[in-house]
Amino acid sequence: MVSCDIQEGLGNKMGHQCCRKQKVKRGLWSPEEDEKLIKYITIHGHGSWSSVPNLAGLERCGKSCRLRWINYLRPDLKRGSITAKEERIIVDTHRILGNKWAQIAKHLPGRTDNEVKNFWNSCIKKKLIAQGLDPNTHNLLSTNYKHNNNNDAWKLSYHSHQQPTSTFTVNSQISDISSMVMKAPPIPFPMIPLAPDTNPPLSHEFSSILTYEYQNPRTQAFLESTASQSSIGSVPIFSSTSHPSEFGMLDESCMWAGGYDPTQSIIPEKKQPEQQVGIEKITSHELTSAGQNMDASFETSNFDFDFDFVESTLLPCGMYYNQSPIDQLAWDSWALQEKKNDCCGNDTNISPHRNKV
DNA sequence: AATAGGCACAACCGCGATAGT
DNA sequence: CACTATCGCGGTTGTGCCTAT
Repeated sequence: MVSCDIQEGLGNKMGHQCCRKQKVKRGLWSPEEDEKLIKYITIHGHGSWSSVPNLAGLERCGKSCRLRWINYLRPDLKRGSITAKEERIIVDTHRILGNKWAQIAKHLPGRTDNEVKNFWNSCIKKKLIAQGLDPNTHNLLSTNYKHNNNNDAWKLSYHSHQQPTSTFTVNSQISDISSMVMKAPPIPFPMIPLAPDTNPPLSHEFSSILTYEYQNPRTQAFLESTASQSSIGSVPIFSSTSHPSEFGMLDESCMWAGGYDPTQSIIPEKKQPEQQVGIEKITSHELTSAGQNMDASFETSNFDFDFDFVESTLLPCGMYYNQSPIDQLAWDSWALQEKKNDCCGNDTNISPHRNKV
């Protein structure tokens, strides 16, 4: 093991700039070194990391000290295995953020980006692949009907590059999503703006979303703070309670799409879908048929949901992706509600409506 | 018991961003 | 404005442990 040897030549050749000026030790840290670093930083703080090694009496470069402190010695680090809940958060946030490990780690108090990254590469990645999901896109990998031996169910799947899975997850653990930027849908869809005067009535689900939206003071504050900004491309979400619809900022286009007039505070009365003009009724059966790959975890948890909604010919892409991926959020939320109703045996007459393309 | 392979995790490297001069 | 130092992040590598053969 070379780790405890002083790597003079290596340090000069490959080390960081700060390391070139001095002899540096590389490799694993000894308990003595840890103790020196802890003692120094506890008393003095790190200040400039480049000066820490000298002041702390370590033959390390500042960068190495910084990493050791951040990833291992910091007192607020949580040790031990990643919990199932944390794993869930990692998957959820990764789906939205991609390999932004530092940002993902911010949602896991006491965990470092390195830890999250390692866990992803060693564990979650394999799990997703085993489930037939592309760990990069979270989309399905294969093109064929694929038999799932575990639950004896057939799944309809697509190449991830052929069809986007409209996937979004809201996790109640995530309390600071306002900084998240949702990946744009991989395939551009036609924009079908709805004129306000021809809007369909708002469905119960949409009214639910919006009601919760405005009941949430933090979201309201966020709305106000971003009122002048375009929300396209960014997905500010809020989710602090277990209610599935208590999330999301629906931008104006989405509100119009949902039949809600954002300029009015009144939520329109719901109507039967059949009464609506130009709106395609989609029953829960059709939806279920279309979304064969609904994540099983949904059924085992209450609202910490993960709803993979597969686009298919039954659900042609229309305003779903209209203008903003945020629309997708609303639809996923609706689907969740629908699924929940199905699970609970609730009989609801409310169906979502979608513009035909 | 020896060895190879897999795995988890710590540590390193390179690069871009930012701050200071 | 240009240059340099430093920081922070993501990708990659290396090490040691565990397990199967």
